Amino acid sequence: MSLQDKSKILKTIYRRLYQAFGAQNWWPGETPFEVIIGAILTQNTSWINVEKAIGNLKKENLLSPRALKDIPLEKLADKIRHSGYFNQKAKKLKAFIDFLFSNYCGNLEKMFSKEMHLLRPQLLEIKGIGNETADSILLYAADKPIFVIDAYTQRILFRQQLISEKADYEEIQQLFMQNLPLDSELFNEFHALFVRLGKEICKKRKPECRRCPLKKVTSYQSPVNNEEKICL
DNA sequence: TGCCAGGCCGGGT
DNA sequence: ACCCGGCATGGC
Repeated sequence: MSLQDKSKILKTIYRRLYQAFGAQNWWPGETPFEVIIGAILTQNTSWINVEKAIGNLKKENLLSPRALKDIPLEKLADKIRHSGYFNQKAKKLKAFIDFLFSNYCGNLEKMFSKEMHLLRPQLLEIKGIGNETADSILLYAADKPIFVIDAYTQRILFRQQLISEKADYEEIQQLFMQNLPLDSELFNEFHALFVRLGKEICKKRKPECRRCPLKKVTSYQSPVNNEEKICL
């Protein structure tokens, strides 16, 4: 499959998803700081639970770098109980806050002014921040043009036979970033649409769905065999 | 009831 | 370089 083909397929997928679901208006958070907190709290956790945890923090005016720096770990863990893994996540939030203060004086704007390819490895050094969380922060909080890969995206691409089952994060990310314009608005919407599709119908145990908007992505030949693309 | 959710880490091969 | 258990709440 040529580069041209990949680019075309990705754009077709995007168009189909957008036509099916429309703009998703991500990230569901009011401020960049809230986006970052949400990105950490939503790790392997449904968003509805994260909303409750963030609601707690907001209610007690804890949604600021300063406030999270000052609150004791145990108290913080209790506030975010609803998001699951609360002991771990409290440590993760603290780790990020410590990083923010020791490197950027607790100032998000200062952190965001750092070039994407330099900031990313810094974020990855923080215990509790991996590829997806780092990229979510870069894209949805800092508005940098980087593509976020999550379990839904991987599952959908695999079922479309665009990647192998064990393609790693970097490889999947490159598929998007080498075949699409580096546009943060496009990446923002695209990833949100993958999540939307995943939530709607791409359940692990229901690969046979019949109303998937990607069902018609058949305008190319599979690199593996000549079968037409299957739905999810 | 069991399985899943917008992962990540650390220890074991 | 992989592979796996642990982390924890809430919804279907």
